[in-house]
Amino acid sequence: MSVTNTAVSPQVGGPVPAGPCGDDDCGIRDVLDRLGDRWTVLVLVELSKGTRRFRELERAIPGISQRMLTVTTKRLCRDGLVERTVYATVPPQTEYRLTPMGESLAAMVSALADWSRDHKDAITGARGRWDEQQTEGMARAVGVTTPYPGPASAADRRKPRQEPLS
Amino acid sequence: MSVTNTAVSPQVGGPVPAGPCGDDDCGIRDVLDRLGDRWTVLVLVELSKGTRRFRELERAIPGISQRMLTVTTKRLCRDGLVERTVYATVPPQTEYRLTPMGESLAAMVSALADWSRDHKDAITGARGRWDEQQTEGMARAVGVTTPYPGPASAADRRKPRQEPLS
DNA sequence: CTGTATCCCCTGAGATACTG
DNA sequence: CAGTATCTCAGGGGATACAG
Repeated sequence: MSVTNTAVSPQVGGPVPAGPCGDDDCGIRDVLDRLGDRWTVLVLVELSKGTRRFRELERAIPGISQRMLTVTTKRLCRDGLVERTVYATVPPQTEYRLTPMGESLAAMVSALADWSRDHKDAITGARGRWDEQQTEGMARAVGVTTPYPGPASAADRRKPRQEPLS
Repeated sequence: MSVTNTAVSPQVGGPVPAGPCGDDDCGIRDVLDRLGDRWTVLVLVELSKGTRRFRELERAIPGISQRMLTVTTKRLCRDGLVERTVYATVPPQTEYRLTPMGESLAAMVSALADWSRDHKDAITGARGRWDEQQTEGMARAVGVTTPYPGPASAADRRKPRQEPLS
């Protein structure tokens, strides 16, 4: 997300001028910043099924890389959402599992998942219609009170470009 | 959040082998990708209070830039979560408001907001303890590396730059 | 097995200037 | 007022090689 705080270096417990939103933000960001990345949710979901070892998680979450799995689990641990237990066995073994707090978050995520499923089609449809309109607009060179100019780059950026670049 | 589909599973055998999680992902990502950025949630929340015009939103959401407000609202419109109405009045006027679907999402977000507030302290505490342990470890094992989600950037990033750039 | 360190590209997003 | 276009920079995250 960036937030560009390049030259900040504040004292952690610093001010942080209240929340931009008097009563609606207040921490949502903290949660979303965590859920926002590509893997956290998946790890959370996997762990909600039970304790897992490093490799198990890796296998359960296809596209993830070792690095990202490490980073992700570490963040989760730091926030007290996941607990890590290391066994000094010959082949090292580590177990990850949700803390009670982690479980409650996982529950919230499930709610979102349900919502997603329920509205997936609606969203896809909406996107289709929107993109269509944009395309039209461009083709017709903006006739009347066209609500929108050309999506020169606006629409462009939205193109899911999934091309297997090779 | 990026999701960089570029390298996700391009040259891999299949076209993103179905959902990584047989039944837990399936669209959550679509939602999270939207909620993940810095402004979407705030816009959603503001609109959940009622219809708003461009400037109103801008003022209601402190740090946001025109560009980001435009980008964010446009995304929401595309996904059918927000509806845009343009009035061809002398000083142009545009109104944004949640669609029914948008409202239901806003509700989910509220749930997350509540969760956040309820666990904010717990998370902060957990981080504190975790960071403490890390520091200890470093002190005892010289040059261990200073690697991770240390507050260096993770906690740091929370600084919302509210500077009233005059 | 469980991580860690390095290189590197891509995307998000702020600043700024311009248009209708 | 309501946007759009462009430049730029920092961070996320993938790939890969190395380590305990």
